[in-house]
Amino acid sequence: MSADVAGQGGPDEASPSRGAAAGSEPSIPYRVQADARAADLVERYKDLAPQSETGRTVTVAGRLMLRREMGRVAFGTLRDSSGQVQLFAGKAWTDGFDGFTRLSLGDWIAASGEVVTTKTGELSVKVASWQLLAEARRGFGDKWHGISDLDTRYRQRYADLWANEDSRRVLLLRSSLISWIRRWLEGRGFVEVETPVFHPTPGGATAKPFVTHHNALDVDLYLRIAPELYLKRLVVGGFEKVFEVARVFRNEGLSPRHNPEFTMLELYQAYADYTDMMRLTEDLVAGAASELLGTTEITYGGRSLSLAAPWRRATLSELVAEHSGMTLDIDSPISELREAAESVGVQPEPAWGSGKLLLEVYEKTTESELWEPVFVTDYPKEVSPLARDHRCKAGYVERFEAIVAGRELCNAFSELNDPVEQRLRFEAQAAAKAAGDEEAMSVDEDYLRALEYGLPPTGGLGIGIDRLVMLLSDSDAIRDVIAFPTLRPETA
RNA sequence: GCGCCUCUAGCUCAAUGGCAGAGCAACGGACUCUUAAUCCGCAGGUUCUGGGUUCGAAUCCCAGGGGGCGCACCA
Repeated sequence: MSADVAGQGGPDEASPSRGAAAGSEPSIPYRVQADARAADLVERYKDLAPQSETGRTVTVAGRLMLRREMGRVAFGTLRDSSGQVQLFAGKAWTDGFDGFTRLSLGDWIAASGEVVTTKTGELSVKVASWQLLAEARRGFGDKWHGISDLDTRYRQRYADLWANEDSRRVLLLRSSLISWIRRWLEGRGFVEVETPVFHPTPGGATAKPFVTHHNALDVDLYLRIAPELYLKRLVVGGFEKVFEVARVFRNEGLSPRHNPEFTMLELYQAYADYTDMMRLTEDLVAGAASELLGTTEITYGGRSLSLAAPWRRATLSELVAEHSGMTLDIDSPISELREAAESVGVQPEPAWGSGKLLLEVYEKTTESELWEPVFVTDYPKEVSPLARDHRCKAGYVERFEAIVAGRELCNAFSELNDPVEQRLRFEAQAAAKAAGDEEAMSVDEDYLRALEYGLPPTGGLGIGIDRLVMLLSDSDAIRDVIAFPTLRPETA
């Protein structure tokens, strides 16, 4: 057992092993047969009177969080993934008592003994025997403040997750959310699929891709910026309801709301249009909140917010009028749109048409002001190369974004399924790209070929999972909802 | 990419131009019911790095590095 205890370092300094020579710790077992979890014990015996003995012997395993020595007795706080339980050791009844008192905070141990309560009534495992499972050669920081340095927290997430309850809570919520979404969609007949991460032609969104190279094929490949075009190929192939939880990659700046790799839920439903997608979106988000938080009434950044369906629907032009006082639409004279853009601080580029100008005014004046969930509908065709023409409003497409707490949560449309029209849209994008727009799309000939086989009327939806987790967990940084966020590599 | 802020012991933080400190952790010791146990003792520093100003720099200036925030881009 751990006889001599050396110093214990911290996140920035490891101590040498306190036990055997490096690479060999013969007393450390290969497996542990724990038969109780901390929280279960505390829950099961919460009504026990002080100084009770249950006669039940258990083995618990976890990390030693705190230790209180009193001479010939010692108390420890053991934490496992369920919670915490007190260990009560004494020279009179604990094998290896001296070693127990020399354990470091953070050491993994297994402890066996009777479940009892102490004089003060705290439920404890009265340790008859214990085993060291792993030394903590680095400490987890101040036992009260833990680790709060943001750099350390994100770079050494293993330590942050152990030290900070909130960090664990958020990642557990993320896991529960994705799991729930899968079950919910499968319950509605959706099929989960996987599509390529390597794309010969990046598409499905306007964003700068990462480029990599395949040696054997000697071709450049792009890490996907969206799974959209492949999912719609699957609809062509007969998958009427598909979804993918897709990690996507965009070569853009980092910010509290942007990580270069992030997760999107995309789904496509044949025979549906964007109004179906609105109903699905509000049901999904409100349902997730009810299931995971027990309510649709949430607090984000100190402000209350209701996710209950149905959500407000309003056109982009209506919302711009509400928030900027300017009555603008796609048919407004272009000079008027350009003036409007300039008046709100946008510097229009010569190539921008009225659709782009209108969108810029919206983003500058309106989007961040929208707090309660709202479906912003009817986007300009110019800025929506994959969405189908609006059934009755020229120049617009059947597209919406859901804005919640001032941020885009999802993007959806009635999918453009006419290969001739799609080619025209791609060509306009390719022209913009040739003119210097690094984020514009290319012509994807294979996708056009797929459309030529026939894509039925289809509704499509993309939801930013990271954003949704942020919303549900009241996190203000995307880094908090990603286990290992992208950081500048450490320099030696 | 640009601007602003920030970096002190393993951790959390003081010291604002005049001897680098505290609490916790660690280390030595006391203690048979503690709850961030308590008490006694001991130790711990390239004040992010490199220049400069000054009799004297953690503190002021310049450059670089890490991080945060804002802008831009986007989801």
